[in-house]
Amino acid sequence: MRRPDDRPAPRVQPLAADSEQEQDLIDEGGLAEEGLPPQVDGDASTPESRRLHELVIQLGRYRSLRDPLHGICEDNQLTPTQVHALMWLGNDGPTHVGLLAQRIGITKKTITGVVDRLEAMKLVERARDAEDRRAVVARLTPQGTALYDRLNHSVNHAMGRLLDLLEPEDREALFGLLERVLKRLASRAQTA
Amino acid sequence: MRRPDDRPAPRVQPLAADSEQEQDLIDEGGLAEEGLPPQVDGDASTPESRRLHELVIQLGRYRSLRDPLHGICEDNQLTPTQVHALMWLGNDGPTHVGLLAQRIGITKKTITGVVDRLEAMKLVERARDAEDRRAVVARLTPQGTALYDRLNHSVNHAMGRLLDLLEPEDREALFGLLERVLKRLASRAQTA
DNA sequence: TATTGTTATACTCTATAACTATA
DNA sequence: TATAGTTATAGAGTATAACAATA
Repeated sequence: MRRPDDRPAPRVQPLAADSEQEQDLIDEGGLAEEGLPPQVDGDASTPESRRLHELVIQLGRYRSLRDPLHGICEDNQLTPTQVHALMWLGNDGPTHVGLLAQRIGITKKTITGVVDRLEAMKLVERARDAEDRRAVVARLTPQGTALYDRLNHSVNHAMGRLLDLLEPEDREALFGLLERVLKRLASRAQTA
Repeated sequence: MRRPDDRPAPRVQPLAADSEQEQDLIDEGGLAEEGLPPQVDGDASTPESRRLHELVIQLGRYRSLRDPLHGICEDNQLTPTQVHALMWLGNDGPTHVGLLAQRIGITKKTITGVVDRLEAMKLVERARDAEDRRAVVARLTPQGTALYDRLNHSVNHAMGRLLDLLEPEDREALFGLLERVLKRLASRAQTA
């Protein structure tokens, strides 16, 4: 930052052909795409997709699209990643750190440091899984649970403020729409 | 690089208690809340807000809620912040870096480094605003514009995949719903 | 051999505090 | 005095590569 003159920031490594390919399956986020657009692949851009894109951009002019949990993080002196970790642990109970990483959308290498810091804050504890001695399970401490309760409350409040922007009919429409999306995702997951 | 016009780098001095409170207004993200829940403030948690929260959690089991642009970032060797910056610059044209920070949802202190790195990558250029000599305008280079076009394409594609999860009726419902939200946000902004 | 996590390294992101230049 | 940006610092997030223990 203070010396952009030093080096051209080699974010990209020499992309050496790596055969081992550790994979580290990260679930592919939500808006992933399979590589750069090679040749304009048919359905890449439709009137409907552009319309949705445009609407999202308009929304972005009112509230930042990056990091919807920003306010909650700041209020509690936590990072977005930490908030997500605590929320998943509170929702699902003790969880393998690998699965936790997948839920959050980070790699196994990264989750180690995240859990390290939460453990140092006395919010989370680690334990070996008795069934599979390779695996590590993370769980909330009593302090972590108390914080989770507060975070959960904040998120519910935020959801309420979001619903305030909708007429009652639109709220019902939104619920139904989301439920149908979930049903479709579930059936897709089953066939796959 | 970081200074359109040149200037000697100032030194840093011993920190002292600061009362000035620079503020740095960050737009408050999207799901902000005013402080910790003090006493359970009435409408904080309603059946509807809990229902929406639950639906979102279910969605999070299929795709990570943190960082929807993950796949696009990875494909292009960019960070989420960088993608957001490029998309806003591509959409809006040359922009004051302060406004850019607000759009992205980061502080003025942070945007400096972000633009530094994009500049080092030859994707963005800086220039002084002739009207207000304090302000700095960022704009895409030709390379940056070319990359923006690719990113835009990827996002459109991702929007299309999202719409694939919806029946045609639900797509129309979603568009209408978003348009009504935008209208409400616009009228709120006007009165405020 | 494959899988689950950790360690070491190097970079980006981010906020805080103090400063400069302009208005 | 207030505003727009930059600098310096410190800590957190992140991926890559190499490694350990278990299966």
